[in-house]
Amino acid sequence: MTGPMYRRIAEDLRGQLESGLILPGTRLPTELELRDRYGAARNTIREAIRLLTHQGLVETMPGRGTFAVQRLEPFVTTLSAGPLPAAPELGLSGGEGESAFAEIRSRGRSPHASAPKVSVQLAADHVAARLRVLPGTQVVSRRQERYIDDMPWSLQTSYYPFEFVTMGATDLVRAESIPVGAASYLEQRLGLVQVGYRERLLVRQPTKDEARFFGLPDDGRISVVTLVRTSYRASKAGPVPFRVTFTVLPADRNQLVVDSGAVPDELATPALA
Amino acid sequence: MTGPMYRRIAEDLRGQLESGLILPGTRLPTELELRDRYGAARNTIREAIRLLTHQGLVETMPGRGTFAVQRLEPFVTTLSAGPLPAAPELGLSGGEGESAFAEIRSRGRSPHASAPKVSVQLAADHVAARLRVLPGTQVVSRRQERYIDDMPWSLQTSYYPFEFVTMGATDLVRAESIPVGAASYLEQRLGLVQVGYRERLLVRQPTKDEARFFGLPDDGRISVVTLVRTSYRASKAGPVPFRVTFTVLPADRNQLVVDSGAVPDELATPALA
DNA sequence: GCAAATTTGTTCGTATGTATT
DNA sequence: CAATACATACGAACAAATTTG
Repeated sequence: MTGPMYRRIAEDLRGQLESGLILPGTRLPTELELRDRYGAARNTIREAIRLLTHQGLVETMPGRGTFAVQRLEPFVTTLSAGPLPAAPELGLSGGEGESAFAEIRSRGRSPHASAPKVSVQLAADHVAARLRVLPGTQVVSRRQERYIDDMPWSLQTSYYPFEFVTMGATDLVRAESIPVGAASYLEQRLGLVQVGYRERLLVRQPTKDEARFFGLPDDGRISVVTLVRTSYRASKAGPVPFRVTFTVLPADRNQLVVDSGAVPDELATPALA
Repeated sequence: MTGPMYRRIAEDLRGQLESGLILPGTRLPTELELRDRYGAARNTIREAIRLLTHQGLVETMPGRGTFAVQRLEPFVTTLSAGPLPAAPELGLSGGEGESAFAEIRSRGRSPHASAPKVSVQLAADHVAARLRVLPGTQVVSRRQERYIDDMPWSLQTSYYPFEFVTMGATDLVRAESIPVGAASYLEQRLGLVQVGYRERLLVRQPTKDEARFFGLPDDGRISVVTLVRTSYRASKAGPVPFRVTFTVLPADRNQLVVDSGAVPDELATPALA
């Protein structure tokens, strides 16, 4: 009973949404109907709906109406599954060839990816810093769009020193997937052995491009998780980075899992709360 | 030049914010000044500011004004640092006693935590499922508020089967920190050995309580990362969960790192982009 | 394919309330 | 207490997107 009217209206509607009185995917009453029902101005109704929108409970479509959101079934990605040689990277976070796709299919979901968009660029600062090269150095960029059950799932861009191409790893600049995975390919061609990687996670607002690709609202209501994976090879002076991969995942349809030591190998099921 | 006026105004202001023309922490012109400057209605100015607010670029305070947000220095937490015995949990994500705090101090930041709030509860569904007990079973809950440089940093709640107390681990229900860490304590008292853990990350809107504690807006603009850590002990039938910990971290001041294999042990520095 | 009806989006103007200085 | 600044609320008009006839 306390607080501004638009909040009380939002609370009332939220109750109807959470109690199942308004089912996911169905349309809410129109703004004019709600205005009459609550005896408020249309603008006040719009404030209430805006609040629910920013809380991710409803979404509005011009000319159509306001709809209760469908809960997406989150997809679970495993980040590290113990020591390196024992377990290949799962779930595509590392994107190592076809094995990752097989993992996803085994969970009854169907993945596919666009052909990589390959380009040679001058390294931006955040790429150069991670590859430990000077900004402006030539790097190969490989970008892929990934889908699960035809739903946009992740955007992934990897960067390699262009040097690798001149040394003989010419498939890096071909616009098609490397079936064995890029890490294995580099090992075969250049004898370059991956000894570890570091993954950094940050949460931020989507860019305009990302919002368009994932079908997210362009006002930053839904965050994306950025996974920065730096892969290292051995050298006399210690581990040296040879690749950096940026994976962008929308937070409304993804969960991440990190295992350490002995854990049950049950199928990863999404967690609430 | 395209689109609604409030978006063009927001774009213009955003440019001034990003170019440094308006410095972080300083006040923007008042709504009435902006109304005159852009020749728009005050409501239109408010729409523009609302957009920037939801993008996390500015924040408004009644009676004071609208301010460019201070970029928080993100704190980096390491989730898993290789095999279990080799590296203790860092950065408090596991919250194992004083060693975690020492790690933070070594990075030149000063951590502290509230005394744990201990209570005995009936296990909610999401707790019961992870501990593999029946919903409604008695569990011990230990809740702590954690700060870095006096800034609210994380909320952490751990659940243990109440059985552990009757078996002799009575310190679990004392409202003070367990200096050696709860895992070591349970090993000393009950001979219970942790063999692994699984961490699940999800991103969601903060609850009202979380928003108040972290000083976040209550309309869900800034997400929180929930870290669900299930700790396992050995048994003849395989790993069995003995503790579940929920850690809530606001996404605007935290980054997470996962290492695997050999990586440089440089100090964790925040990453942009 | 077009026109009308429906529904949300944008913009204006105005008045009053609440928090801070 | 007064002035300032943002918050809430009302009413109105037209625009843009979509569906329907």
